[in-house]
Amino acid sequence: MLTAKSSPSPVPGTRQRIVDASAELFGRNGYTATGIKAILSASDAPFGSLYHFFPGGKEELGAEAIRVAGGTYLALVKAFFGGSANVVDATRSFFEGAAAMIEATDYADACPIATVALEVASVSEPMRRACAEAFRSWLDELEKHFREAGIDESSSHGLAVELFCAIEGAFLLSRATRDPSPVLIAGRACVASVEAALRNESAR
Amino acid sequence: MLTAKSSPSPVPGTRQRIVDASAELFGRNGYTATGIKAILSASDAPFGSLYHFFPGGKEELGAEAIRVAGGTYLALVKAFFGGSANVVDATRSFFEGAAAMIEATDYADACPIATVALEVASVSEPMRRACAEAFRSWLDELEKHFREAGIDESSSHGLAVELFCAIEGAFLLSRATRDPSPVLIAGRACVASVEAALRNESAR
DNA sequence: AGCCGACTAGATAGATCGCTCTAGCAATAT
DNA sequence: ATATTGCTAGAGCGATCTATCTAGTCGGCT
Repeated sequence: MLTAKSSPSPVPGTRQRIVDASAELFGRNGYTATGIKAILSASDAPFGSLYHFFPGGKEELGAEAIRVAGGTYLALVKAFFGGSANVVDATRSFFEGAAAMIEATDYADACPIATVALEVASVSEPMRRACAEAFRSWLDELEKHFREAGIDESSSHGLAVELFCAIEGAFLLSRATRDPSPVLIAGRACVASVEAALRNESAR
Repeated sequence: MLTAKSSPSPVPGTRQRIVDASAELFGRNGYTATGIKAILSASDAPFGSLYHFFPGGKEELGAEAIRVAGGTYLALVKAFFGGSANVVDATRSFFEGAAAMIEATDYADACPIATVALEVASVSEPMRRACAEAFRSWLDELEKHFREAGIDESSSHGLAVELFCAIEGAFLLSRATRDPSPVLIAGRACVASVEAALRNESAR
């Protein structure tokens, strides 16, 4: 079941190329709007390979793409919140980085999962679960860092959810208005919430 | 160009039936996943009528559906924030109502525009603009009520954006996880922010 | 009555959709 | 050497997509 490592190929291997292209296209254009053929031509793979690796077809591929994209974003969260010892600074730079990125990609790449998540929420149970699992992994990571900063468990969970909602909503608003400022405004609100939670803790 | 009022028909008129069905289906299943035929059969209208009223085809219909859905939600915001004299209570009951609704519709109907907005943001400029305009109308309405509560303009704008992001992000998370609690958590955070803004104002 | 614009009605075109199918290649196992 | 396995390769199927087209109905106006 391991990915073929028999030949140390410079190309990432067909299966991974397919998944990577899927994650990118699904994230940018949505699940329904992205056709199988577009994925195959983007990943330079033949039809047969797709259904060899993903007998479940587009839906199975979609679920896997969500898992990969979720892992990529989780690594991003870890990089921001694990690198900085200060959760307030981490929160601030996370939102500022997000604002810079969404502007740099011309409002195309924000959350790689959000569009798909909304599309499939009431339609595909396996894909919905994959989205829920990805979101949960982000929330767990955030919550962990808040707890490590001395914030109690309940508040840490609330902060993680609040931060998630703020950035996802801000991505939506920014993409629709082609304006990065919602991300910055949401970021400032989150920074204030994190600071307030830390104050509550130390004043205890 | 007026909508035909010549006959006081009990049925809402073909054009409106098409738009209403579109708004509902687009909101629930997304833009790409909703076919023209599904809209026509849901609104009990023939092919010809659609292209008579919307020569621009699906895209023009989509933009109109966004406008209608945007207006419906604007009325909802007005009902909550105009009815209550207290912005804190309004904020709280708004989120609680949202949580109850998303659960009651089995996580199918949350924001009627969000899915479409993400789908078309980088694809259809007229639809993107319609989404931006709808969002802006909600934000303006929220901001107005915060200003009327005595909060300064800059903070009112920030609060409106914060509230928007919180509920949109919470809708996304709730639909993906099939759990209403994110909406409630986000609501509590917003209530706290509104209270803090009011305190700042009175302490000035 | 006769006309005309608004609207209904649906067959059909042409493209694209996800997917299946058979055939063949390359490397390993026997 | 031969069989087996893992993967490549793409033609093509039936279904479905959006949109166009022609024809016909209906109500109000002159």
